[in-house]
Amino acid sequence: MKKYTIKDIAELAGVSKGTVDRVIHNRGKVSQKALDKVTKLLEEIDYQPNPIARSLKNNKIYKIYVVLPNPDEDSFWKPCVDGVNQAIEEFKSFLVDIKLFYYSPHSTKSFQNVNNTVINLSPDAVLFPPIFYKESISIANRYKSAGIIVSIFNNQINLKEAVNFVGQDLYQSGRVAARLMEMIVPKKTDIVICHLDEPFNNATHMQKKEKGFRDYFENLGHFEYNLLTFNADKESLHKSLNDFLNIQKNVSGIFVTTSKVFNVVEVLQERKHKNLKIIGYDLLNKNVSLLKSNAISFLIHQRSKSQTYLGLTYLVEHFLFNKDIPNQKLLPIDIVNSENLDSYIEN
Amino acid sequence: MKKYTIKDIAELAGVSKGTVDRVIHNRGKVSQKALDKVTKLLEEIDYQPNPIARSLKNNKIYKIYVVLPNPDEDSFWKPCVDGVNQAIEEFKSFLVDIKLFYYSPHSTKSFQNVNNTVINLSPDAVLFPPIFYKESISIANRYKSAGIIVSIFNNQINLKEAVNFVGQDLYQSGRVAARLMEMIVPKKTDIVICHLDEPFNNATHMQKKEKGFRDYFENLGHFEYNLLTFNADKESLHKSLNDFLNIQKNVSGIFVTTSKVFNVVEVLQERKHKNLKIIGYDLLNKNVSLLKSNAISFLIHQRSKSQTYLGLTYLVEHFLFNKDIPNQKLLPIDIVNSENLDSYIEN
DNA sequence: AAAAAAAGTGTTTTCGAGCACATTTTTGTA
DNA sequence: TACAAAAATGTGCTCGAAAACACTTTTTTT
Repeated sequence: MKKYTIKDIAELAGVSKGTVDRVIHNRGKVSQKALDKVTKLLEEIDYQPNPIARSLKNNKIYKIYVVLPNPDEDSFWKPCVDGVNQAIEEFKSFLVDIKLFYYSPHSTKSFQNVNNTVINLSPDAVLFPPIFYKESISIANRYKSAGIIVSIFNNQINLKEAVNFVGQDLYQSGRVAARLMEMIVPKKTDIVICHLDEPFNNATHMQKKEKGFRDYFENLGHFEYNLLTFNADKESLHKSLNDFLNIQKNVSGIFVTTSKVFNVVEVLQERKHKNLKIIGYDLLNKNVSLLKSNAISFLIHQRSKSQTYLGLTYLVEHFLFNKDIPNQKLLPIDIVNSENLDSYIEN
Repeated sequence: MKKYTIKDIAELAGVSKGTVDRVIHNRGKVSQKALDKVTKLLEEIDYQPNPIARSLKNNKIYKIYVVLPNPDEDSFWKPCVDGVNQAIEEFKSFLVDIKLFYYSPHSTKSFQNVNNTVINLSPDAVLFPPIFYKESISIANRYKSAGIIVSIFNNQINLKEAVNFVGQDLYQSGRVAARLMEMIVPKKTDIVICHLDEPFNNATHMQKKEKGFRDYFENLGHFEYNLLTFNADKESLHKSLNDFLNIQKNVSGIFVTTSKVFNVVEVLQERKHKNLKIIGYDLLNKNVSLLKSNAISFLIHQRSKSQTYLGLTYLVEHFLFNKDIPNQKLLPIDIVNSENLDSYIEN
């Protein structure tokens, strides 16, 4: 189980460690003879430089800055903050400087301002969820030009500047919801796909989920269910959902494509609807209590906390130990009910 | 964001780094005056020794050996091997030596023999699932006496010698299965709890799951379902399950408490049973294809791969970077259906 | 053939912690 | 006051990789 060092290889090759070092980093000034001998040895031994020694020598404080929507304005982002704080705690004694920056999720201007602040602090890497499509592409370009590594999470957009994306397959999560819904609602009924629009949010999110949901039922081949789409924004929801359900009398289940599923349930509870099965997203506090009381049947967990934690871990280990960063990491699509809920909240 | 070093603290305190070092490791030979000054500084600054420098100086190859049932004899353990191999790959360039040892899951003697081999190789830590209760306690004692760190996973037993347990809350996983079953089978029917005994296996495993399953239905308060228990071993299963189902005509669902759920389904498929809902454990290949074809409704995933990977990660980071090892890590209880299956297999 | 340039090789220092060893200061006792 | 013993403090080396620097050998130019 011997681990070879540069010194070992130098001795075996009959050269100095300076020469071995030149070969490893191919910076020339090495005779063909020495080059061949050392290269051969490196391959035979499968030499791996000691990442700890390398890191010590390097001795640089890497700045990794995270740009997030303010969790006070949209509580969806709270777990992401937890993930960042977990990473800060875990790596506090290492030579990394992880910091958080907030902007207002309702303002592209605020997003741009905060990113301007961050770019001027010249970090080594930034991590952010590209919720504003155009603005994210533009800022990612500027980061890249400034030699700053860009890593994204949560929103999967085609951003060639990003080294890494951590998130979930939204199409597939729609299919997961569909399979669950199929199992818990009776046949020959209506199922509603409910989009709660937030004016600034990336609508492709919800579209991918709807596509997955619909595809699942279409692939079944038989048409036992009637799928309806319902759109509303936060303000109009109360009235329009009531109107909608007053007309649609055969609804057995509602699939809400966002984390704001609790808003829908609140309307339903006034109506004293029984036996309407609800499936939605994310373990927000309000959703969690509705899940516990069985007002929601299933929540799909997007592991927001893990997303930021993992994204940061990739960056830190890349800087400290030269580890490769995977291009994409799609996290499992967790199905949460009232009984396995706690096992996710603790993690 | 400055990171202080021993040298910095020595200069600030007006002493040499030798003195600071003596304070940090309280090995005495320091005057009260110097002690006070340095201690105060250390606290003010919240000094954290650079784990990378510490690790480099340490320069010891840590031997971490994993003792597993042979996966060729019980494929349940295959993912555990994958988890070990993933850890080996991830840490291969660090100063750790992770090795795997197999024994026959049908023989306590073989378990003891392999552990004797391992203890003679004097590793720094061992990781194993304590599937044989008495023998595990005895060997854990001997490891502890030999100064070898013991870490366990999968089987939660009261083993004070172990620094860490990684696994799942089996009682709660039974409850999860119960909640799922409740949602997919009609009321006023019979639900079967099916134990597939393997002669040597720790039966408490299955009992905890049954307890959770039964408790869930009892806590409901009303008795809409009739719970039956069915026991069989691999040999007798075919005949006895057929006999059982010939008598019990009102069965709507079967909860199989082990990963051998495919054995049950194979029997059912001969009978052309329609609409019998099956819930079982673990993503074995045979279970996976039955889940895909909807012959199984849900599988509960015990994250066996993550269990060994995590257990090893804790040990490695403890040895290399002095990180604390948590006493217990209970992994989430994953609900798997045909649609989120792939997202777990890839991870 | 001598001098200059280029190519090749080896040596030394650095990073921070940790510890053995060397040196200085203080204390206790004759 | 002398002076050894004990206590306190400081110095210097190590770990492995990396790279600057110093040195030697070969090649090219005049």
